[in-house]
Amino acid sequence: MRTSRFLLATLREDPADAEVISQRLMLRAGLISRLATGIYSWLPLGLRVLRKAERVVREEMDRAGAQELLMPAVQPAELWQESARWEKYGPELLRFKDRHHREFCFGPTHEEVITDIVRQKVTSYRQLPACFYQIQTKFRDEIRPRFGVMRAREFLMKDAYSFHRDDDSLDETYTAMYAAYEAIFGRLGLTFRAVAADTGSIGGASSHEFHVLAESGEDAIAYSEGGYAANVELTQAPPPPERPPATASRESVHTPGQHTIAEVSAFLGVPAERIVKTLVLRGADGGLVALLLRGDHELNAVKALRLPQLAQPLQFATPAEVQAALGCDFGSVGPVDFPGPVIADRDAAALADFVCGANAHGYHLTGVNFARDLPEPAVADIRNVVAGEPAPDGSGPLAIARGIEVGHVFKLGTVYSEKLACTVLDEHGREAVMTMGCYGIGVSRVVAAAIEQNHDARGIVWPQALAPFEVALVPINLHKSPAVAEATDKLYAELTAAGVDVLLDDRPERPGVMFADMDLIGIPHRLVIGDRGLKEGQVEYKARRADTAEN
RNA sequence: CGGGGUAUGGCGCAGUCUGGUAGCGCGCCAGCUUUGGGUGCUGGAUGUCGGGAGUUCAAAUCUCUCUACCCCGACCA
Repeated sequence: MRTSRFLLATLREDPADAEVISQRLMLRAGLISRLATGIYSWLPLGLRVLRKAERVVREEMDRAGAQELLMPAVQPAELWQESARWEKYGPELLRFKDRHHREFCFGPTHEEVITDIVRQKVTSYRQLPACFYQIQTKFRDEIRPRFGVMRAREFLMKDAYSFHRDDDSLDETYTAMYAAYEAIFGRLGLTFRAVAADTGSIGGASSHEFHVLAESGEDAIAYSEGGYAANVELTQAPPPPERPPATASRESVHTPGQHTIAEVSAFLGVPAERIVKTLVLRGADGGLVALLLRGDHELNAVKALRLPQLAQPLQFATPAEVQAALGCDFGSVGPVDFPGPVIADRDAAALADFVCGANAHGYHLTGVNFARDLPEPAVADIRNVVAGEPAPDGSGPLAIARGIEVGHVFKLGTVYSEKLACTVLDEHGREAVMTMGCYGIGVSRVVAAAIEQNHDARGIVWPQALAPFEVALVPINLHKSPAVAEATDKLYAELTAAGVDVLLDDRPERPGVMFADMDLIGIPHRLVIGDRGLKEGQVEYKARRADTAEN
């Protein structure tokens, strides 16, 4: 490919409104173009990268025995009503009506459609196990799309679904998919980690997430040297110490202007771990519920969601509601005389002589004790583990890393096959419900994640497998030096004939411009052809990652 | 949805407070120059100042309203 015949839409300046490095570089390098919030076009350069990611995914899925098919993006409501997800999925499901007022949705995932196909076409246990996959555009009407294609509303996903007559067979395919995922992310040159995960809204027995490790990741994962690895969302906190006896008496202290734990801690000279943080959420019955955490701990929303007392999605009370119920703002809220259920994290429940808000503007209580000053609270593990705490399986202290979820494998069981009556006849001629697994990879997200992990001050540094072009040819004075033109044409022809993806920069630009662009778009290898080197029979080679060039 | 912010040529911004009919840098086009890390000079094109309504002799600027986008909180590949 020649740059004179290829849309290089690079920007000299950083685009405003781009927060994360991958988004900034994807826009600046001209990989994508924003059409609406969370909706992007893939420009020719970006599409080449996306296709390379697809290719690796496709090859490994095929190798693992999955069969590719392609399902529609638009799906009828009836199918979703059959699985009960038409009601359950919520506003993230983009719904619309056709001209006959029939209801449809734009598929956010394809369990229903594949199950419908399999229940029609697969009739005998002899046809099992079977695994199908597609690489296709999904739409999820995210509340807050962000970070470019990282959390887009429309995105490219590889989704696979496997069907089995029993759990052993499912385990086998699950293991094969897990291995295929390791192969895929390995081939793509990503540093990743597979972790045990919450089964979330899709439901099912067990699941693992594949995370690309990056500072900008939206997930926190906990792991130990001994091999523990799980999303922080579901990592159990270690058992709390025993509660010491109460020694202090309860006092009300004026704490004007002290709202945050840090402020109160500094003001009273009490460490954060002896202060109780009170979060006010909406209860399942519409009232308010107090959640207590140690000042140095954070609420774990996934764990809290399991509390039956809370409203289902988690809703924090508004300042106005708190003001109406307690007569103070968030900074002075506390559990003593709280008008509703009080649920304490296990570590908060283990405190004695603690500090908490007084439910009076500008006041805190010190020397507070459960049982004596307020009823014993309900107790649950509702906090995030912190680095250094022991892993739940005793495999050593935990470290916490941030990750971008690029893949997810699920053992679904019979959640969908039962609802949609997806059965085969077994060897005894009896109907048997199939067991299912599903396996997703965010293909467009992989591209962004790869940039998060592979970039420098000059731009993207593509891993070989994802690079839009493998080699950049940069001729100096191409249009004035016949010798350069001849050598360049020859090299271009030979590399192309050898099957190498070459980008020849034949624009009448200055060298600096060409170097800057080739660096920005991250071509892994660069050859510079100039009169200077040709006199010695040499061209210059430089790897994108290298600091210096060689002849 | 709630909270905060922005909207001026392809991109990045100034001008808005204090109304007087739009400017800078980059990019783009032409010419010359230069040519191993975003060359220099000259000339040129591109704006219904997000939409609508209003106030005014006069609105990018003031008022109302709508829309889009960005950032912060509850979801997921």
